[in-house]
Amino acid sequence: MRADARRNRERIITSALDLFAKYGPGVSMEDIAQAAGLGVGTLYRHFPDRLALVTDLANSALADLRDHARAQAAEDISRWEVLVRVVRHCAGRPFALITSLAGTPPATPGTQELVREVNALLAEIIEKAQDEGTLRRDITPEQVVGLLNVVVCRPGAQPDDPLTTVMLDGLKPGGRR
Amino acid sequence: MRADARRNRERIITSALDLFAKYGPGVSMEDIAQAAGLGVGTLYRHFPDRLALVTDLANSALADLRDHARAQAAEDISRWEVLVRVVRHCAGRPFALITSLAGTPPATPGTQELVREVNALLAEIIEKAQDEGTLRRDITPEQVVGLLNVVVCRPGAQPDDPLTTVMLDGLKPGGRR
Amino acid sequence: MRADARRNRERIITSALDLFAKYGPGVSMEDIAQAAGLGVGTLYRHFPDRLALVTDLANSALADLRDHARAQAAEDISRWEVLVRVVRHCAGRPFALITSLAGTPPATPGTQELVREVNALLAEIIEKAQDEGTLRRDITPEQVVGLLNVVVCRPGAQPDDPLTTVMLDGLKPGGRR
Amino acid sequence: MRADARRNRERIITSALDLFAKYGPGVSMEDIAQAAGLGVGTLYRHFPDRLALVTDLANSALADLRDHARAQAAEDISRWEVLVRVVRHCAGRPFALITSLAGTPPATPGTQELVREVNALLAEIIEKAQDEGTLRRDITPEQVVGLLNVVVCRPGAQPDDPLTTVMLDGLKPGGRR
DNA sequence: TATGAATGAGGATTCATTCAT
DNA sequence: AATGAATGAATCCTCATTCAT
Repeated sequence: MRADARRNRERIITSALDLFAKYGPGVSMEDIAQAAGLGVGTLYRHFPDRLALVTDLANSALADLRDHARAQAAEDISRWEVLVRVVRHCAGRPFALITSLAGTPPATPGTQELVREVNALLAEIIEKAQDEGTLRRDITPEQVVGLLNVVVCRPGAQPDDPLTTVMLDGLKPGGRR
Repeated sequence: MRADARRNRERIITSALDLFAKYGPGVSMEDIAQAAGLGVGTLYRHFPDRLALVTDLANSALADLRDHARAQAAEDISRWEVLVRVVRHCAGRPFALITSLAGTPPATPGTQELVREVNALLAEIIEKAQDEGTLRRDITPEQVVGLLNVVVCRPGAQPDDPLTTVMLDGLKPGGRR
Repeated sequence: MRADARRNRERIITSALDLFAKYGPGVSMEDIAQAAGLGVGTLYRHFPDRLALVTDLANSALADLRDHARAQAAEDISRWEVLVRVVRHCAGRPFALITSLAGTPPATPGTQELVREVNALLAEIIEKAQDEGTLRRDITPEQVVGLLNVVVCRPGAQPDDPLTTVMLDGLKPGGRR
Repeated sequence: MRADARRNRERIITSALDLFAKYGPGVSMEDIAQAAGLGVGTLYRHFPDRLALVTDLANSALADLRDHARAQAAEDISRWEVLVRVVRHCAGRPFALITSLAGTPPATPGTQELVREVNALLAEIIEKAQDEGTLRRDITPEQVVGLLNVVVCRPGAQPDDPLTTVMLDGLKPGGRR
């Protein structure tokens, strides 16, 4: 029974990501349930309300990002390379839709904590990259984080996007002529 | 009463831009009317339905962009400079919300035509900038347009944003390491 | 000015009859005004509200019917002939739509009085026709009036309709075998 | 809950027939739901929109008429008697309101097909009645159908109405003076 | 006085959420 | 525990009516 429950939960999450990606934030709970091959009632057994579902999607993605960033940061490579890897990793994830959903809902404490963790991790990587001279110094780490955010959270973002590439190039020192 | 009507129309547009920017595309017609200090009926007298309002906002912004781009293109300056001016102009305009709105509604022929015009103008400027050697050649004009789109149409975009600056720097020749 | 006013009033009545006939009872006041070449305000100057307009249409038709019935009753012809003439007269008038409109609104005293007058006139004619032996005796005058009502007030009623003819034939004595 | 749902569906249909009969086609969905002791949402679960409800009412009545007409036509009785039975059957059914509703909505293909079937059945019965000499020959089957339509679909029609009787008498041969 | 802009109550419809089975 | 029917608040839109010009 536990196995069934876990399987159902996974199906819901997968369907939700899929539908949000395809049809935007307006997708109904009924549609998500149906796409998962379940009744609405079952969906609500797993997620008490719509916000809980959206929050869960966001938290998963954020946790994944945090873990990936930590893993890369532990590697013995330049901080610039760490940053590039993290950015390219994110660009392949469903951040876009999470952001599009995230507009409305007041983030839960759990999400806020995750955001804080991720931001701190990134800021540290960025600062060290500036120290090692591989990242331009005329913008603050917070600004860089905000910038990456936009690039990574746009719909259709891909690891080798022109925008990803151009933006990374623009972040190298010696820009702004 | 002609004067009043025009004033009301302006108020509606202003309120709509404001609310869409603040609360996203889900804002209700009732709220827009109220923010304009009017009844819903008045809103509907000026715009037959929600799509008409959104379309009007989009068309205004697009027409403004087209006119500005044309004006700059007529100047005797480098194409790169033209591009920078256009980008900086857009970054101060309400494109963000228009894009966020544009997701849903099937664009009208008028809007599609405007989009086509703007894209053609930009593509031409970009191509010439590549010819004059001020813009990197390893991405196509269409890709550059798409990229500018993201940068300019993000919420809170400003003419002197770090992202705007970084992106422009990244577009200069000699990027990609 | 008085001439203008009367002309406007006529135009409104004509347009209203026309539109109601064409599009049914759902026609809007705005549309009626426009069809009359006037603003809504002017329409409302002539008829304080929708009910007043509809009532006026009904009253005109009823008064016309009453006058016609009286005129025919004064002729030196059989009562059956009188009845036939009245029925054929009505079948060419806009009773259908008036009835379709009259469904809802609580008739005004004026209308009720007209209805009473018309019914009394008809009942008298019918009774006398029964006395002279030209109209079957197995249904009451009131029933005959109700019956004529349906026949005359159906959409598209014409003086020489099959239904009008069949029904008149059925009213002759010796029916019901 | 299947049983409950069916019961609710029935209640909706009953209430709708009742209210349409009493107050005409303008009755609101909210009122219908309330009369059925349900929320609007439930009404909409059973009938996706107003047209679907009206269509369903119309189709039921038409199908019932078709089946009854077929059954009578299979009997070994005069075609005149068949016609009389069909007419008397209809006069007790909720055709009135269906007609009053049928004005507005563009009939669905299903409804059109039913109408065609019913008309064909009736036309055949009428033609044969004319052949057997029990129904006057000076009006076409289509005209007779139209005429029956009016008589049967008027509000308050009853199997033994004066109008029904008079009309049937008028249809016998030897009418028209 | 004629006009048409403004108003807002009312009706159709959707969808997050609850609850009986 | 799963289901999907029921609920009703919220949203879009219409139109009778009022009122400023």
